[in-house]
Amino acid sequence: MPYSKEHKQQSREKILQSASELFPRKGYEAVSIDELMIHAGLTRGAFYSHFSDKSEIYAESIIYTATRSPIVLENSDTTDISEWFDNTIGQYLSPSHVTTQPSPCPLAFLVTDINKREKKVRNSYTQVYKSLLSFLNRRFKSHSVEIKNETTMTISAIMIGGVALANALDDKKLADKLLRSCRKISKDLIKIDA
Amino acid sequence: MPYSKEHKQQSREKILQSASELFPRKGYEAVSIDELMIHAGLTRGAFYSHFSDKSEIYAESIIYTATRSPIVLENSDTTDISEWFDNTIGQYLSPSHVTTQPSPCPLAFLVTDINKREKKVRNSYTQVYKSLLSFLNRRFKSHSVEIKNETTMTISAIMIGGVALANALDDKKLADKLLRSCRKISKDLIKIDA
DNA sequence: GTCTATAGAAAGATAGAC
DNA sequence: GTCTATCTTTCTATAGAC
Repeated sequence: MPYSKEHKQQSREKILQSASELFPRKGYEAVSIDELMIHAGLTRGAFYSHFSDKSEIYAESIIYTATRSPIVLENSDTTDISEWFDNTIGQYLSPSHVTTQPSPCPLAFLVTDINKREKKVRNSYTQVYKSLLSFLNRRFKSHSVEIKNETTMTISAIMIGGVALANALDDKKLADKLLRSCRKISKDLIKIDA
Repeated sequence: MPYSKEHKQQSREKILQSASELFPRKGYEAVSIDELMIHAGLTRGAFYSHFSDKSEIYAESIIYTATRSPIVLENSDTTDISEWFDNTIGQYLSPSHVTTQPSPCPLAFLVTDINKREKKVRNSYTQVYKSLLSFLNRRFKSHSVEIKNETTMTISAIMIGGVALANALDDKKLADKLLRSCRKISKDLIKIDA
């Protein structure tokens, strides 16, 4: 058996990793399977041994990328809500997430692309969004922050809208100012007087 | 002279109108010049007498659509800020804008597409976004609402993020709840106790 | 499982007739 | 200015060798 199960699993992982680096910044259409596979260190033909078609890797990569998000993985045991905010929502709404993060958040970077895709894709996206909401609510609770669900949902819109907008704008100063404003007002909404 | 200047202007307008109905909902790549022109009542070949290439109609249509936005055109002479809110930001953050408006706002519907396009396109988008900011600030001022620029910018992120997200989600109930939350918190941020 | 080669479809842009 | 016809490129997906 020239190819072990582990070998196949490794190839699959490489393709998902490649997808998480290409799709969010370039979008669905602009990433060809050729580019995706070369970036993964393989060739076109091998793709279909792992995924049935392009929309499948897209849907799976959305979950793969979100699961490995630095914000969700943040796990300092701080009880200081202000510090927690800076490490998570504050990092999300930062210029470095917008411009240099190699696998930025698909919720923000793909938000207007999702609607055009297969049901499977929209489902993955919605699932990831729901995870974000429950992640936020869980952390608010664990930091004893009393917050209405309305506020949590609006904060999610600020995060995703702020990052998506900052990425679209042609004016770096304005984009940074927007991100700063979103950080400030989100923090106010959580009622931190930091 | 078989074709008058007026005739050419009318054709140009038809193409822009077609673009404003197709691009926001389908995105740049999914609208072919063929579809765009047929929708305008013309044929492919005629396109290039009006625009140099596809990116040009895209850039121009973003400004065309935004200029004709029902929110910017709203012109009731109400001095009631709550009423004004409902007619503008409230309408923007409504399910009907997300699902049935024939030419929805390009700021929200194209936000993650812009980054991939030519400089000209990003420039049009940024210009329209700046217009939104000054529109909001002007109306706040004329309604004697004291508001920090930070808050205005965050409200713009809530509007664009809320609508874009609602359009992406697979779950209509959740999308409507998100929009409701964004309306509520935006109104709170403007400090209306309606 | 991974490779190269290729079939088949779609779309941007141009040419030339009217 | 608008039309039809076409060139050219790009890409998804499959076939078949190793």
